[in-house]
Amino acid sequence: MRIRIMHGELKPRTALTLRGLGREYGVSMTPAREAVRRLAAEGALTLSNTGRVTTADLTNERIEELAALRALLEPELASRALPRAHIALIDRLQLINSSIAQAIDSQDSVGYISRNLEFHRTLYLRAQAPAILAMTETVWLQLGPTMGALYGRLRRTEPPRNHRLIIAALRAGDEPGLRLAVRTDVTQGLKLLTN
Amino acid sequence: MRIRIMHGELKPRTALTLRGLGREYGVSMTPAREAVRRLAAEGALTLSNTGRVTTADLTNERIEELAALRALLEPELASRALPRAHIALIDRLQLINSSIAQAIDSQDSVGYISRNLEFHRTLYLRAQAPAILAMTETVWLQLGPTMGALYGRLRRTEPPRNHRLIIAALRAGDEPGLRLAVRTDVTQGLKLLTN
DNA sequence: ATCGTCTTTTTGTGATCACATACAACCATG
DNA sequence: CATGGTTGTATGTGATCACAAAAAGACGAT
Repeated sequence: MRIRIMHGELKPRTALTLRGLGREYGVSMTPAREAVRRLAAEGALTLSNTGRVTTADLTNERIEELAALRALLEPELASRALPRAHIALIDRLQLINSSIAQAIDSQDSVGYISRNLEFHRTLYLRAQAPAILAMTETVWLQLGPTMGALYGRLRRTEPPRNHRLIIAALRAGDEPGLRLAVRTDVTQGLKLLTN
Repeated sequence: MRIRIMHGELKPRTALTLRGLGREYGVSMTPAREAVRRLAAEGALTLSNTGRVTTADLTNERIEELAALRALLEPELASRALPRAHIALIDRLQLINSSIAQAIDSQDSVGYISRNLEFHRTLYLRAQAPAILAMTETVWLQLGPTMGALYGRLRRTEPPRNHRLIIAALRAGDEPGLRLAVRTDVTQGLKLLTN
């Protein structure tokens, strides 16, 4: 469920029911409730005042906040990962990057989102900072439905240009350049969301 | 429960049971479980692999990460609050500040922690950034037990010096100075925790 | 056709239960 | 006295149920 939300499979304001989720995953209401409450605590789901549960739909202000959070957290993670980024990691990043291009070609929005996040996570795992990474992932989680809705609408043609800048900075060991590349990659992608 | 953890009333590695919590709050196991799972999702509680639940005890590495998060998030919040910080707010901050001094005099560690956080939250509420504030509060939550354990041990004599710097920067409208004051206030307090 | 009211169905909540497992105390053996 | 195995208690898990409230649908009046 977490992954489905994070990857944008569910549109914003999608209604979910405990019994429905229970049936879907072959469990009873109790585990479904636990999962829902946990996801709601992370901001992925919204509990209406009557207990009804839906995926979050974000105001423009909140999108900007979450973009600011990504712009704060992710350069820090990248910077911490830089000293530990060896050739093998960079190769893997390039591999992921080409698979992103494939997802763009086949107009697969959830494939695009999931592989894009995989690109970032692969890099950030090297930062050895699980708490910061966890916080970053909850931001991704909150943005999931909104990103899915957007990338489903607009036709993206260009492969991620900033990802190449990130890889180049990693290769060069250029810490300020890396921070900047990550920051622009994050903010540029999210600037499209505020409409 | 959230507040009790955040304010450091519970020591790290305190064991909690669902039935015990249920009795304490006059409910059955089901709501107790929901609360526990939600707090665990926020990192305030740790679920052992057997389902046992305890308050988190943090490694030094994790404390440093959380300190880094505070150092990233809180200057941003302060900076956003600065344009909206009027005289009434500054007066309230000074009032809270003096009550912190009282808590120090009476060796009241949870009073010290709670009023210290109140000082920060009062300022950050003006930032009009609920998502960033929420993220910051989960960091506080994770640090709660550890801070409580530390401030219970050491005898603090000096009232918060950096808080006065924060207030001064607010008065002067000095944005870089404010960022620096907040950052040092946060990191300095947490530097003591890594022992 | 539209609006308001009433009935029916759906849904979340909290409680309780049976079960499996983990923990702790205890006892026997070395 | 220490140690390992055994029994008993405590604990989490998932399921089911009764209940209240809310949403949805049906129906009649204007």
